[in-house]
Amino acid sequence: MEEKKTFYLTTPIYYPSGRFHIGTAYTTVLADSIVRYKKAKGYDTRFLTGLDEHGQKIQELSKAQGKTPQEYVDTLAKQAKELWKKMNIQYDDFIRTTEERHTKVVQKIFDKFMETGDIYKGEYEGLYCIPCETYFTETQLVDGKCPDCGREVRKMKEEAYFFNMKKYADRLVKYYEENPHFILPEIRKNEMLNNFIKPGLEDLCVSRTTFNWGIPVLKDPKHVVYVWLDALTNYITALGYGSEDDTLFKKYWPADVHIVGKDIIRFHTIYWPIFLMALDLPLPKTILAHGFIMMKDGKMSKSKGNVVYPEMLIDRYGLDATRYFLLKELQIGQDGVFTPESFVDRFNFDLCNDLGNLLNRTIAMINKYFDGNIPNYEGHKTKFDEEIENTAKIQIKQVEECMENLQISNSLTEIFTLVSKTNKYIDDTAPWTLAKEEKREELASVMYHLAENLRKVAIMLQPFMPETGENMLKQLGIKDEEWTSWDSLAKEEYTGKNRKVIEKGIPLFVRLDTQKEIEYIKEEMKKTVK
RNA sequence: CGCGGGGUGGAGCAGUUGGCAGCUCGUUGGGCUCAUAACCCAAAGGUCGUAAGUUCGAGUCUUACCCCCGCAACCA
Repeated sequence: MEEKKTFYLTTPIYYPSGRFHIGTAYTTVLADSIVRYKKAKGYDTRFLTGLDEHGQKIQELSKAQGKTPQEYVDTLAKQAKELWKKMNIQYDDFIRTTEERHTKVVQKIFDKFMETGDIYKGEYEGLYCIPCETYFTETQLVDGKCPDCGREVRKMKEEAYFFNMKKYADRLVKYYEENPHFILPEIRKNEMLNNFIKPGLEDLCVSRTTFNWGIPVLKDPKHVVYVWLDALTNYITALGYGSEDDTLFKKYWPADVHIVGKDIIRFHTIYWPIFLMALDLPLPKTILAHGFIMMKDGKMSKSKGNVVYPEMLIDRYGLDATRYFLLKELQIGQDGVFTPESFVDRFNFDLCNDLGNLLNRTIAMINKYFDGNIPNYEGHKTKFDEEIENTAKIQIKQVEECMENLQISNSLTEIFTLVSKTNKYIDDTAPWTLAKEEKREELASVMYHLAENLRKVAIMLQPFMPETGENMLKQLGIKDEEWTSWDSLAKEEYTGKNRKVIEKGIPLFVRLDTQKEIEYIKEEMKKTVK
């Protein structure tokens, strides 16, 4: 038996400092879609997400709510899982950094680094704001004062452990050079090189004593492990690395793709590979860095009252419409802008007018002209038939190419190009005229091609919009797996029995009243003001 | 001279290796009637931030300048 190719993908483990907004949802949907695509292509996939539950901020937040940190993160973890369920995210594992399977291994790793000398004891010196209990760098200060509370900061020193980053800098640069796809998009690579590596890496302080909500250092328990050393290792502890059972680790590591936001690129492209080198483990193949969802007036923030939560969009417009918007509107690597207008426009133009209406008119015609039976393929091609068949082939290839390069938004564009061309095909062939002139054979061919293209569109949409793809196939009366798999896209002739479309098409998406919905979304956004 | 991104028809954006400037929305006109007042076609509209240079030819390369936006190391 041929062994399946494996594909291991992770999202960042999110920091549960509050309710997840649309940005977090975007990252996760992106991951989910890529994994679904790979699965459809026959890969043995593994998809990890989770929560980063340690750190000073969590400790403070829980205190403010009168909870223990553990109670606090338990609640947030439950919320996260509920959201991912609601969003139909098919993750295989959900790791929490407070779990024993993680903490024990982190301690082991820290120990090991102490033994090898990668971690050494030193003194951390920095500017400290006593009321805020936080260190700041000079560049972070506002007028030389604490950026949070505006009070004086003091130069402080404390005992701390450091990781020797310098030692690995050359190897890291070499890895960048030898693996051009390690950091995507590529511009991020230069950013890292110019800003951090070329000027010389500084050793990283990897322990804290100013708070205790973290993983204690075994040999020196008054220190807790720095959150990033803690958090990054989740990608391997979740696979059982360093535990009694590391079969998953052996099977799936190194990761094929770590998806990260642009804010945490540095940690994933510098510190993480260096930790792995120090552990003598292979490095991940690709770090995919995406941009942020911006609002018209800048970043989302509660004080501006411009935060969008995924539940609001899903509850009113459905999951697939929400997934579609996120995946389509953001070009990976660049920031995208959310406006109520753009959301409603995408919904109406793309989903209702182009896609939904195409399915609807096709089903109506097949019912009207062929009692709902999709005609068999006769092979007499008109010029238009040849053209549309060719178009379908090209678009499938384009979609696959985009997916290989992790260009999700472009994949959707290519799928919708096929939708448009199919709408045009109807106008070109004018089936209603063929019916009037009793050209049954040509008419049959047109109906066949319409159904066939919709089948292909449905299959290609499934990774991104699972419900919609399924719904389309159902309305088209296509059930056999033989014709619903990704492989079946390459098949030339769709024939068979029992290909009867639904009697009356059910609209995939119902057109929205633009003004009304824009108002609705704006109102919902205002409610988030704090 | 800290690093990087961006400045393309009314709006939002594409433009890999330099070769007739594209897409979506909007506007105007037309077509069609199978369909969710949806679909299809056509037209109008751009000195591609500014200035200079390389070239037979530059949005695409070089230089200078102007404007906007991120990042700047332990903050997730």
